[in-house]
Amino acid sequence: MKRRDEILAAAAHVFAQHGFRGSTTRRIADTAGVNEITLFRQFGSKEELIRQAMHYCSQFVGFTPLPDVPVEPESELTAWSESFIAYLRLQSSMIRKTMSEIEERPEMSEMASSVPRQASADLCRYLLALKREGFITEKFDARAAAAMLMGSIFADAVGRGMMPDVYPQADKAAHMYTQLVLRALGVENGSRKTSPKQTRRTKQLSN
Amino acid sequence: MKRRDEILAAAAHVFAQHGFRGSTTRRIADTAGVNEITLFRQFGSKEELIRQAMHYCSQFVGFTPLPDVPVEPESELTAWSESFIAYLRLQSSMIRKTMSEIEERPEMSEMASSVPRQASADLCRYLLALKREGFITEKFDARAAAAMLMGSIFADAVGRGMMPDVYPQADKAAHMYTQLVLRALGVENGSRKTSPKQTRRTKQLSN
DNA sequence: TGTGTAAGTAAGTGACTACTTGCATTTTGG
DNA sequence: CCAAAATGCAAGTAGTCACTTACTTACACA
Repeated sequence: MKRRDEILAAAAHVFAQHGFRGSTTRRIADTAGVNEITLFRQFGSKEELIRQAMHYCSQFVGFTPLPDVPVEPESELTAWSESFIAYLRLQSSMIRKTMSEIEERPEMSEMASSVPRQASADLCRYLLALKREGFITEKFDARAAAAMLMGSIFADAVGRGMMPDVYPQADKAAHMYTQLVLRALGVENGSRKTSPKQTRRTKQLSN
Repeated sequence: MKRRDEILAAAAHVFAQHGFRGSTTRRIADTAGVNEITLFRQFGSKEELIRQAMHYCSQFVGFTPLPDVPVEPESELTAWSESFIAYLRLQSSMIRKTMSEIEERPEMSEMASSVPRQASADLCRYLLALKREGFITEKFDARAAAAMLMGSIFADAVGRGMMPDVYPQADKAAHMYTQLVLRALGVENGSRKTSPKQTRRTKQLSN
């Protein structure tokens, strides 16, 4: 089992640097410090090996969760953005390679898209909760706002290496994007403009 | 010369679909409808051919320009965003492939980054002009706001094919992102909050 | 009509690719 | 301690890759 994990980690690393075609079985074997034959005995084919390597990677995903009931929007959302951007930056090479495989290996991209899909759903739910709890009064499109925050973070994570000068200071970027989105939605310093709407959930919690 | 352009267009097309390693000289030759040998006689090597193909593509870039002196921020910036997103969507395959080559062929990514670099500079200048002309009163970080708008558009263009459900309606997306950014900066319906600052440029224009 | 240029055809080179077979060796678990 | 599983080694297969050489054809221009 330990060997297996070492091979999967090596395969993921090689893939992140060289893409599918560039991930030769020889290179993966060398990186893992095993014989090339072992790869085929354990996984059958290069394709299966890399698929399992990507699945192996998806174990280690985990963001700071967004609360069901917002209390301090700016700090809560900033914490989430920070953990999201940290993850994307760590995985930026892998993300770039995966995205460029859409045309030729769509099932791989499909797999990789589950993380941002989930993140988007979480974020949308949180933004709607901001409205429900009275932090937002005006009409807004939650999906557009979520796409905007996630898009900014995504572009920062994958693009900064290529053009560092067009992005704000790295360690403040997530906070700045978060602040801008909150201001666009009219959320200011955590002050509520209306009292929370009574829903089943909030009723239960207020008992 | 016509032949040459046909080959370059074919090379660009194949590269956008298969990346560098997947762009075999055989495939490019077949797509262009020429003999494989012609490629080497004309361009010397596959590497040189693809480099020239990318340079060939960069001829056709052109966005709706942002005015030096803002008059109607929302419509002006929306027009720019629309043209930017239209370009990125058209080139999304090429962009994904180019981005995944950063590690192995950095000079290619370098070349490709000149367009967004220029766009970022233009956008920053326009945002600062909004401040100068009195559309924005509060303090703001132009680079962060520019990165946000461009990032949202970029993520939309390259990510929508993978997960269409997390983005707003395609033909309204650019407008929505633009509106959100303007609201984040406190620009509302084109109304000025202060009178324009007198600069050399505006003095000249007001004569 | 002759000449230069761009293109095609045929054949092949050496390096690399994923993957296989047969056999020896090491590691591991009951 | 011993059997079974995992791993390593040597060699090889069929295919693809970028790229080359040698020769032929089509066409423009003078």
